[in-house]
Amino acid sequence: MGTTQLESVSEPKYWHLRTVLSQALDSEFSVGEVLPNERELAARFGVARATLRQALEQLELEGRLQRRRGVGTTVAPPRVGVAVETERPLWPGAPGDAWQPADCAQGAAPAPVAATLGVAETEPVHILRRSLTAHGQIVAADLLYVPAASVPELTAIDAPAGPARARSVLRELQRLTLDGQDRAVELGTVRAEDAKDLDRLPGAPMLMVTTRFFAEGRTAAVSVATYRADTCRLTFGASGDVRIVHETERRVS
Amino acid sequence: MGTTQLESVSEPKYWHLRTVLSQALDSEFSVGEVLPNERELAARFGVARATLRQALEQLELEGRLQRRRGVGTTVAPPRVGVAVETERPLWPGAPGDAWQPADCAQGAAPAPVAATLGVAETEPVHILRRSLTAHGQIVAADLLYVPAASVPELTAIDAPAGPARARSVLRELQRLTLDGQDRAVELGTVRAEDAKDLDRLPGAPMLMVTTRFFAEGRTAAVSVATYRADTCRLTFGASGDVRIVHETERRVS
DNA sequence: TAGTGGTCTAGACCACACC
DNA sequence: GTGTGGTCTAGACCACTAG
Repeated sequence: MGTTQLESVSEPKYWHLRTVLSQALDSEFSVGEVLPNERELAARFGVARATLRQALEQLELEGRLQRRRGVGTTVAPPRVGVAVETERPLWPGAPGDAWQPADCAQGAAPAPVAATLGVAETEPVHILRRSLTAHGQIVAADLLYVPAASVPELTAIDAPAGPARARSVLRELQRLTLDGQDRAVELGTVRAEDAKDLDRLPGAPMLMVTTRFFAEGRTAAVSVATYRADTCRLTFGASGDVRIVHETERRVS
Repeated sequence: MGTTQLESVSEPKYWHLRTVLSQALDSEFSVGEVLPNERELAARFGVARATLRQALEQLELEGRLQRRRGVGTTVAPPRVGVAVETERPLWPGAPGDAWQPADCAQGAAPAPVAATLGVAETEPVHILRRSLTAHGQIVAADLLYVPAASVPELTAIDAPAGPARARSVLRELQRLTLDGQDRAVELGTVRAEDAKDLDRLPGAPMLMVTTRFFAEGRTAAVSVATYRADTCRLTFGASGDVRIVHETERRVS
């Protein structure tokens, strides 16, 4: 990575800088390598630190860089492919499900979830927290909302609130016949309570996956999962090893 | 929206500001309404403009706001649900496909795409550009890579490069039996050439969907589609009207 | 304690939309 | 032109990690 000065062009400096850095990453750095610190990089390119940071933010958004306060900026490994949907619909907690149940409490679901479930906004539902780990890092957090009607044989006595209850709820869910499911994926930001677990700062971009599970002619459960957008690639279907296309593709004759 | 001063708390100012603004949007603004300009808002909350902008950026990322240079900041409508996957796999261009072919040229595919297609990096493939419109706005752009082997009956004479060729390639594709497909979704940024069409600035966040189409025992085509992350919610399966959960969910007893 | 990235400020000027 | 959001600067201080 040279001591290149930026020539003046019509595109924003931070964008040009992003391109230059991106190419440097391709050709001169390997995964895990640490970059010079921000003050030094800014000086090298002759821009203000804020401008340099804008370029780094871009590259982080694209999953090319990883920055940690107090540590430094490193070249990120390729994104992890996370199987969100396999061929057949499955209940959460079915055999082979990699999500780890953390705990379970009862409470009111957020309005949109309550509406989907067809329960009153005030009616308590089971709220199950789970997390997904890949390569020793938590990469996703999930809230699973299950109305009492979906697990009729579960009584409060069965298990105290906490991990044990979580497992009971999941076990009871398997007794229902899953008629189908659908999903929606959108961009979101990390929930304040998850920021710590996911090792992210407030506002970090997340891929939010909302899944509805259908049984007995109604929506039997709703899951809202948030995946670290910087490190995850969500896969749907047979796949697993789709290669990513994250550079700007060259144009064509 | 009051003239509230921010009290000092341990969370970053911009984050607290985001929360305050978010609540104001819920209670005091309706879709399409324009907010006071940034300089005024900053003054009102007693912060620097840059700090206010950080909060607005968050809300834009969450799809709550829409900002346009020279115009102002408005309250965004709920995200548009875009069906990415229906029940059965379909070729691009199949009846009912809402994508508009724009043109088609021949060129080399980016390395990862070439690898997936099983062609040499230098071997030209058909590269088809398409766009997707919703509510009069282009919300997604797509590049479809089709190796010559997948459309053997298409000759250069059939159609000149351009929209006509695009339609020919799609027509030829339908002749193959589609054995299956898989997808990957990840966060990306807008390609420089698409920025204009999509009415976005460089670096705007996009949901990138890579689809592989399988036929005759190999990967017969690869599509790389980028959807505006601010305005789109991607749906998979039966759905269509899943309600979004974009506020920070309240925690539970 | 030293060094990193994260937050914040108070300015300036630019690009663009609309009148 | 006027007003908007977008870019950029040159500083300061804070929060965190690691030696």
